[in-house]
Amino acid sequence: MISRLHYADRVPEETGRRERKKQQTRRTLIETAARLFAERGYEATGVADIAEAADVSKRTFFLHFPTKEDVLISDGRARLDLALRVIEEREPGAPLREVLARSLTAMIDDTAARDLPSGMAALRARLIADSPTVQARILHAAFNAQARIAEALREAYPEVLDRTTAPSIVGAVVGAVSAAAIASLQDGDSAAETTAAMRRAAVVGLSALDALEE
Amino acid sequence: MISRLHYADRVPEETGRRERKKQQTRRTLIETAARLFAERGYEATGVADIAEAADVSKRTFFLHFPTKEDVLISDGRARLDLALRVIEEREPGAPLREVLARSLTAMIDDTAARDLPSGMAALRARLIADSPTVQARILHAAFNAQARIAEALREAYPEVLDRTTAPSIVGAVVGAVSAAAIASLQDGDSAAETTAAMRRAAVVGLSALDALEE
DNA sequence: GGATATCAATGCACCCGGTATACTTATTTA
DNA sequence: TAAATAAGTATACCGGGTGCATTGATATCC
Repeated sequence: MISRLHYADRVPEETGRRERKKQQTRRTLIETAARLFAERGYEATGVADIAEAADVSKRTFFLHFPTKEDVLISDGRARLDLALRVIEEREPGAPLREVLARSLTAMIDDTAARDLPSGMAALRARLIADSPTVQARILHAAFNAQARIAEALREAYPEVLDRTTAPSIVGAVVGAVSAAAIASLQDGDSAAETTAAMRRAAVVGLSALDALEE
Repeated sequence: MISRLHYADRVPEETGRRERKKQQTRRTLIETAARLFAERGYEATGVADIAEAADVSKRTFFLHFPTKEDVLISDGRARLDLALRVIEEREPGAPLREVLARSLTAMIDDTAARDLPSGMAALRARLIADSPTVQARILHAAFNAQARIAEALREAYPEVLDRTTAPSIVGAVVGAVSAAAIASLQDGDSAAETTAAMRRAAVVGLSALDALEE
């Protein structure tokens, strides 16, 4: 009991100076990269340039991000965790459709609240439009996240979803929302318009669930 | 007139020796690459190795394929054209759902019919499973195809689909099918099982259309 | 509080995918 | 047969990404 309390006490300050500095360099790299990409374009900005501008070595860049593209996707994991938590913390007996809808809403809201206003989504959209490499990497990340969500859902609803229907359902939903979002962003829509398009697409995607209820 | 006849005469053999040799080199590169990938794995096979084994220069490889991954995706365009043709040649008044279903079926059938006997499907499955790069590239190709199909559908059904609902519908359908396909392949399913999973996913994806009919 | 272990960051040499350029053929056309 | 075209070549280069040995700040332990 005591050790539990002790552990809980430590949680808030669990970041030492070392960890804080690490996060600082990480943030600096992300911000610097975003700025340079916006100024000169993605292809025209080298990792060496980013490292130089952030005043670290090129090697350090790759200590924080496995590839050049990943510096753009850094917040993806947080969004995935959000979705997974919604699934995990569902009320017992909550219907699949409702849980999936809530999970999706959480991600859309987070995007609307954080990415769109910060201009990060718009930047990402620009980069997606003119760099196939970025496009491929983002798609790949989205796909992996999708697979994780599918797995979580299948564990939560084993009697309804099997090995391939779970991915197909999630694929339909995520596919609908992300295709709509990218189309909207590439058309130069405002953040509000894009959010609206995502919500509409969510409805479309969710109706894929009708195939299971007959 | 004479020159026209002359030209027409040549049409049957409209592929000169030059063009034939070019196609030959291309085929050799594809086969050599597939063989080496199968033998040593994707990452362990360099473009230089492929060129060497095919007895051409490395530069020649890139004359035929824009990237290393593209040597695996060379037939993707044909499949897309198939889907687009189904949409274009629809009977006037044919319902959206039916056209989309047929288009999808055409692609699934083509995959089952061509990739299966060539053994290309199995190889690709292995490579998708263990190379993120390949995975990303294939996803990317699929996404672009998806966008083209969405655009074609929107032109065919302008009163039902707008700028963002078209991508969301197609995204749902393609998302469902490709997620199911990859999940199945990564589970080591047989080609027949994978095809079946794709067909089931197609039903799931298509029911996203219910959102439009109310 | 000082020795010691840890770990972020570094510098450097190196590999591989992809490109620019200037060149050498083989094939096509006139 | 000569000129034009286009596939293929050799070479040098760029940029992303890794292996490795090292340094120096922070954390841990006695």
